[in-house]
Amino acid sequence: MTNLFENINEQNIRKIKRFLRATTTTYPKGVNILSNVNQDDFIAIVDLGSIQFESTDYNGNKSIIETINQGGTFGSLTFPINNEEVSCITKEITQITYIEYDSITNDEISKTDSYIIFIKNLIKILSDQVNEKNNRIEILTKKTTRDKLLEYFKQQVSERGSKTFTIPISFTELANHLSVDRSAMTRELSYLKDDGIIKTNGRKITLLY
Amino acid sequence: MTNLFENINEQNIRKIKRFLRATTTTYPKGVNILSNVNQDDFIAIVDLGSIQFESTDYNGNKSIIETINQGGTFGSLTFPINNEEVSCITKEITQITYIEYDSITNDEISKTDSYIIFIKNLIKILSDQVNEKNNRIEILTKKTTRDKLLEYFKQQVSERGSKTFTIPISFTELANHLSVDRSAMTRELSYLKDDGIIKTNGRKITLLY
DNA sequence: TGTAAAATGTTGCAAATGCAACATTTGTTA
DNA sequence: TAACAAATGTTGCATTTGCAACATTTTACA
Repeated sequence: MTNLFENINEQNIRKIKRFLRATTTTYPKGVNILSNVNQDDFIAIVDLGSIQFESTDYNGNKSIIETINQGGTFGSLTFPINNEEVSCITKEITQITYIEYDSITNDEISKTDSYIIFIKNLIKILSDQVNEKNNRIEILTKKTTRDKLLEYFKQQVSERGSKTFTIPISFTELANHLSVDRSAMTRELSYLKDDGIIKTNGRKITLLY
Repeated sequence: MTNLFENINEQNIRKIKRFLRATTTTYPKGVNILSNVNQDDFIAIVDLGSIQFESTDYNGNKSIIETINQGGTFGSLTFPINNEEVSCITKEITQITYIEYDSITNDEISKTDSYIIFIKNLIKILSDQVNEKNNRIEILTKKTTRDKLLEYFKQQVSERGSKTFTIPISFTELANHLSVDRSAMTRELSYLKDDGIIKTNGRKITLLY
């Protein structure tokens, strides 16, 4: 994952942050950080801790949209922040830096050293986000739980370069990622084992084809 | 939709394109443009015509991933171009301009007038793409066809600002967008009408709640 | 404008899946 | 480390859905 200030030295980071009118806030665990965000477009960086975007259905169903860990980025440009159904909860003590979107392209900053690197990092981060969403969509468009699992496994194999890998999340979270019922997913996993398509040991999975 | 060269005059567009080592190709209808794309990262702009990304399953099922019309943008940074399962077919005579990703942040171009505007347009395009994908994911994570339809309708209402709207695609394409069986979707639409939740007239739909 | 292609509407049926309701194991933290 | 919370595994059952196979209407274009 690319960090917004990757390959920029501390001095230039400070300079860029000043031009970008960056502000840093620290939140305790379990609060909704979206409740007091202002209306201007912004990009936010999770300096420390982690957060979780959640949405609540009209019939009260909660679903986890996305988890963002330390170093991760989110923003009003890429997410409907002002949606009553969406909340963003800190999972632990979390420090977040906000930068104003409009200041990204002001004249002052464009003359700053490392500005091009900063822009390139930002473009990389946004591109990576599109790619991640494409992967998720590729999974979600599969019709059956089996095909969703196999697509997820295929992506893991392609990322790790090995047919044996340990899934980086719990099965409960995986079911959420695939948007299927957890117990139905467990059932399908045993069918896959019965059919000799996968082998499992806890969260370690081996594709056998 | 933002155009990559929005708010930049013709002269500066030519200058930027030169620095970006832009090349333009025209394709006849019905060809796969991904078959002869080179390996470097690029961003492509559809100057004229339209294209359609398609993927083919291991069991031969075709699905339409995305349609890009005139003015639209795509690129290797945000899409797995070198995937044997994915093809990109021209739907009509289509002209495409390719720009090299690495040249976006070279030193020459950063001194060009309108460079900041170009960068801002690019960031806007990428952000919009993330937003679109978020919307699609929001739909696809719904468990039932009914909830997928209602989420799609909600997005349309929110975009158009009216509870009556005409869907911009065919019902066949809509079923694809929701990743549900077309006939099952038609069935669910009549249930929604029976239940007094929507009213339809061809592709014109009115939400009644 | 005639004809082929695409879109739309309908229905029976088998298969997949969500849901509920558990038991059991693992992990967390006061 | 005891107690509680979270994760995992299992199964019956009702519901939803994909799929196939049509008929009919609309659209595209030669």
